[in-house]
Amino acid sequence: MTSGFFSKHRPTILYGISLALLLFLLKWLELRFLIINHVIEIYVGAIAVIFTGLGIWLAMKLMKPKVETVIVEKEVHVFSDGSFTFNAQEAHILGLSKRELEVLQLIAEGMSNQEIATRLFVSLNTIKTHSSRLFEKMEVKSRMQAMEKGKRLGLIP
Amino acid sequence: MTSGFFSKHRPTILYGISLALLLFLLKWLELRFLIINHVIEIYVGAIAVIFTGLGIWLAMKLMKPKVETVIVEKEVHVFSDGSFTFNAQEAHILGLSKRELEVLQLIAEGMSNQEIATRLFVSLNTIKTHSSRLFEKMEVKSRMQAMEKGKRLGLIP
DNA sequence: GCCAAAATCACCCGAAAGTATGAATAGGAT
DNA sequence: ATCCTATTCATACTTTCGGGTGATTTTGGC
Repeated sequence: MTSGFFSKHRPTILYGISLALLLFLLKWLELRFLIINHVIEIYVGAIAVIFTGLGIWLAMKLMKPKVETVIVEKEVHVFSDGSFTFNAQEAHILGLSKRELEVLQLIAEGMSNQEIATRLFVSLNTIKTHSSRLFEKMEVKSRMQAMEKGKRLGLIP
Repeated sequence: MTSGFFSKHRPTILYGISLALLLFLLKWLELRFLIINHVIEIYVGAIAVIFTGLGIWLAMKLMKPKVETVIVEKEVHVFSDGSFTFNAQEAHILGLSKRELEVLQLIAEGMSNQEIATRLFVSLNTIKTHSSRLFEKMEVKSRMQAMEKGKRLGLIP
């Protein structure tokens, strides 16, 4: 069927193809002339584009990054549970010493003064002194309240 | 003296001036030819410089300023975890009575036996009995450990 | 009504916790 | 060098806690 159609209209098809090729050639030549006639403009345009890019690259490479400082006040809800992060600021405000914090931690683990003393290789009296000063600074009256407040303030897990 | 010198050497001077002018003209023509001969290069160079500048300007104008966000954490201490769900099953397993749970809660708030007794309108001895039975059932030896275990088991917030 | 569990209270005792005071030593800041 | 703080320890005393025993009353289920 296809070959029959082709053999019947062979001259027409050939003519059509020739015409199309000619038109294509003409268009191509036109484009060539266009390019040749405007080669300077195209060259300059390319240069412009390239050097604009270079300028941008240079600016990005050499320019100090503009830093805009935004201060955001973020409210942090501190829960007694969950992931624990030590609140050094609060500890500093209360004026707790390293040793006092250590004692507070062991108190919060439910250890007795005697156990804490043994753990830290000091005498019972020392732990009593530490805990007393701890309660003073934390403004509490017992180890239970110290534990409560300590957890609330993020001093202990 | 100057006028005598000038009148004496007038031809020489004129010749010198003429020569100088001619040389100057030649140099100027040379420069002109140089410019004319390299007008394309100069044009392209100018374009390059201009568009490099444009690129830099563009980059400066359009570049997003690097935003440095400083987050100041404002701490909000939350007393009780809002998502506390009482573990009734655990309480039943341990066989804790209503009153014992009440005492446990107040113990966990850091109250002394005397304070708890006053709060619940009962005598100190009663609270002692309750807490003793509580410690037995919870298999702990002190109110501190009861608080610890109670929080772990979801008996108290 | 009866029984068991829960809740209440009392007394005593030893251990632990907490208070008060004093003091020695070490390390850091002025 | 001097002062201050942290750390250590001691002694003495008071209060609180925890355990043991016993008793009475209330409550809820059978």
